[in-house]
This record gives sequence, C-alpha cells and structure tokens, in this order.
Amino acid sequence: MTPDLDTLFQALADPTRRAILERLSRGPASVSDLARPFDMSLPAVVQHLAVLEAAGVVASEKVGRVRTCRIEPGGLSRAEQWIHERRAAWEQRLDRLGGYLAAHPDMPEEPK
Amino acid sequence: MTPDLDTLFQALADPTRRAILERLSRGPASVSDLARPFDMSLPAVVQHLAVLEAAGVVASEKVGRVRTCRIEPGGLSRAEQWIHERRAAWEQRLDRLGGYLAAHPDMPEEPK
DNA sequence: CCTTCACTTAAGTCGTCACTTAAGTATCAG
DNA sequence: CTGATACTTAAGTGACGACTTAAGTGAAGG
Repeated sequence: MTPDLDTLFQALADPTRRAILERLSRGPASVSDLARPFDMSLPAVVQHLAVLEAAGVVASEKVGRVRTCRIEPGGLSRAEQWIHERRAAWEQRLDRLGGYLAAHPDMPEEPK
Repeated sequence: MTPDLDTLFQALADPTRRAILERLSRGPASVSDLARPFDMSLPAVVQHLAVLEAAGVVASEKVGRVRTCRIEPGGLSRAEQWIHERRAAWEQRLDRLGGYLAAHPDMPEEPK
C-alpha cells in the first residue's frame, strides 16, 4: 500500500508538517513533544500526524498511554525520485539543444 | 521572488500538474497543446499553469495570440534539496545508532 | 478507587482548491 | 471587414483541508 505521489507531495506542502518531519529526523518523539512547539491545539497536530502517516513518511506505535512517532525511512524516496527523473529529463534535453546550437551557430530557435 | 516550499510542493501535489511538467520536460508547448490530452476545460488547464508559474517551475511567454510554456530550470531544486537534506539527516542518525548498537550489543533501546 | 495524564473521537466552522460555464479581447487568415 | 482562433476574465459551485471546542477512553500514580 505505498501511497501515491499526490498524498506524498500534499503532505509536504504544509509548514507544520515539514517542521514535524524535521523534528523527527533528529529522533523519535511522543505526540505531546511534537505538539509543544506549535501554537495550535493538540488534536490539530494529531491530524497533521495522520496525514504524514497516510503519506508513508512517519510511523507510530502506542505503548501504554504514549504514542511514539518516528520517521519511516524511504518514505520520501518516491518523491525524490520523481523530481530527480524530471530534472534529468529536461536537463538532458537542454544539453542536446545546447550542443545543437553550438554546432549550428546561426539557427533562429528550437529545432523541430 | 523565489517561491516558498509550500507553494512548490502544493503545485506538485496534483496529477494534472505533474503530467503538464512531464510533457514540458520533453520541450515547450502552447497552452492548447498542453490542454489537449486532458478531459477538462481550457480555463481549468490555464489555472493549473498559473499555479505552476507561481511555484516557479514553468515560465511562459506570449507571442501573437499563442502563449508558449517551458520548464523553468532549477525551479524544482529547492524541493529536491529539502528532501535530500531531511533524508541525509535521519540516515546519518540511523547510521550512528546502528554503530552504537553494534558497539554495545545488549542495550535495550534508543540511547538517551 | 480516584485523579491526572496522554491522547482520541466527534462535530462543526471557515477558507481554499479544482473545476465549471459564459462572456470577453486580441491576433491572424482570407 | 469578417470570422475563426487562442486564449483571458469573471463568477459561481461543490468538495476538501486546517483548524476549533467539547466530551470521551484508557493507562499510571498516589
């Protein structure tokens, strides 16, 4: 059940959620620990955590009455990979174009 | 006026917009060219393009009555960089933890 | 037991997002 | 000039997202 890119990018498109990820990348934390820095209610933070879990970037486990959250390693790799592929594709294309223009110095624009 | 990560990730969190980027990574195209493959009205596609422009990942220029859109190189780099930094941070942390556990084989959990 | 603590569930509000249709405004072709 | 083309502007709708408050559940501590 690897989540789709929609869910993944959507999860990253919020500053609170990115801040949570940054906090978690320095080690696991409880829900209240994660909520403390933010100026919002605890349920709100829990909802953000749910989004991050649905996106497959964090995992959590409840022991006693405290839920501990940690990074899900590799959860971001699909996003990273998509971006990398796109960038590779058009950089390669620009390189080809650059070479073409270098070889035919007085062409007006974009070859067919 | 580099756009923030919110805008950038938000722009990527939609399949139509990612499809437009994939199309554009194979070369520039007019608005109608971009709209053709999609089962939605032209104004809708134009709105998606506006989001992509605001996010700094595409640029467009109008000549006569046709607007030609192209990739804005480097527009994705901020997103790519953020993901990369986070991944680096927690992988490094996991490595340290792994080393620690290897050196002290019978520790219960997570060092303080 | 009886609180307190750490969440969890539920419900509701308000704004934003992804569309739509309808009616413009410039080109450009004949 | 006339009409078709290629958008552009405007306005509206329905769903979803980011919160809120209020009330519940279940483990721990005294």
